[in-house]
Amino acid sequence: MIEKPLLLIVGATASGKSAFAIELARALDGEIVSADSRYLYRELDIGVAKPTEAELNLAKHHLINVATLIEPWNLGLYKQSATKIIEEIQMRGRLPILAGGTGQYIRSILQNWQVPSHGPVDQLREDLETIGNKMGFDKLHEMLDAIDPEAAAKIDYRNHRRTIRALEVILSTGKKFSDLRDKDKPPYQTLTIGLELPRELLYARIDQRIEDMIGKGLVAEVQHLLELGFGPSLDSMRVIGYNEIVSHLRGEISLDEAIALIKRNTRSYVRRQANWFKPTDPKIYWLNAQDPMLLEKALDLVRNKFGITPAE
RNA sequence: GCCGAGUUAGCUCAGUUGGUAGAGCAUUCGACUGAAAAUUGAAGGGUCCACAGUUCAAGUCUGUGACUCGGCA
Repeated sequence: MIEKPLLLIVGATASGKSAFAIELARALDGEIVSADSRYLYRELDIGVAKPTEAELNLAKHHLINVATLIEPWNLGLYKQSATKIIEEIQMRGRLPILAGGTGQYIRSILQNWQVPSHGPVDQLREDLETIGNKMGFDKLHEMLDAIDPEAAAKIDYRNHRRTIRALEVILSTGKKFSDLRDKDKPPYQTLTIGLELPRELLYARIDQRIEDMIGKGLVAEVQHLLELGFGPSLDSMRVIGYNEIVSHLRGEISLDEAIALIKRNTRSYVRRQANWFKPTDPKIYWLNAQDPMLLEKALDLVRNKFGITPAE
C-alpha cells in the first residue's frame, strides 16, 4: 500500500509559518492542520497571534478555535484528533499540511507516539504534589525509581511535574509508565520544511509583534477574559502575554514592565521551541524565511518528494 | 572649587577580619509521550577604572590621577 503524503511546516514563533502554510495550501490544494496548542482555544486571540478570520478563510484550517479554556486539551486529545483529521483530508484526495509551533504535538504525529491512554487525574496530581511538598520531591522520584527505573532515569528529580505525571499513570493503571509509551514510524509519507531566520532578526520581529499586540488591544482582551471569569489559575490561561498583562492589571507591574517581560519570555520560548526542531536535523529541509523564492523552493521540494505539482 | 558616595560579567549589583571573584537578569546549549507558550537541567562570559606603594599575598589597605552621581558654593 502506498503511504499518503503529509507535509509539515515547522519553525519558531513569528517566523511566518501561518502565512506560509496558507500560501502552500492554496498552491497545492491542501488543508491546514494547526499544531499550535494555543490556537485551540476560542478565547485566545491577539496575544497568541492567531490568524485573523480573513486569513483563516483563505484556506481550510483545522484545530483552531475548537476548545474553550475551561476544558483544556492536551497531547493525547490532540494526537487523536489530528490523526483523524489528517486521514480524512487524505481520503478526500487533498494534501494535509501540519503547521505550528508546538513541538511536542508535531513530534507526536511525526514519530507516531503511542501516548499512555490515561488522562490527567486532578485529585491524584494534587495528592502527589502535597506528598512532594511534605516529604520532598526527591523522595517522590525515589518512589518512581523503585517502581519504574526506566522512567525515573529519563526524568530529572527536580522536575516535579514530569515526576508526578509518571506516578499518576502508574498509580491509575497499575502499569509501568515506560511500558505504556512507544513510538513508531508514522503511516504517512512525510516531508518536513523548516522556516529559519537568524536569531537576532527573529528577536527583532518578536519585539515588533508584541508592540503590535498592545496596539491591537491585548490589554483589553485580557481584561475581558478576567471579567468573564477566566483567571490565571486555569492551565490553559498560562500563556505568555496573558500572565504578564494580568500582573499589570492587578497593579503589580507597570505596562512597560509587562511588555518587557513578554518580550523576554517569548525569547526564552523561542529557544525552548528550537530544541524540538534543530538546524542539524537531516530530515528537515530548512528554508530561509526571507528568501523571495521561498514558495518556489518549497514547491520544488514537494514536487520531488510527493510528485505533486501546483494546480494552474 | 569644596565635601560626600561610587567605578567588579552585556545590564543591575554582592563580595564577610587582605588568600587572584559571586548572584539575578541577559546570552547559548540540552531534556521532554494526556499541563508543553507548561515543566526542567547545564554552560560560556571578568586586566575587579588606571598607575604607584605597603605586604609572602591587594577587588579588599594607602597615595595620586581619570570618570560618574549627589550636595554646597
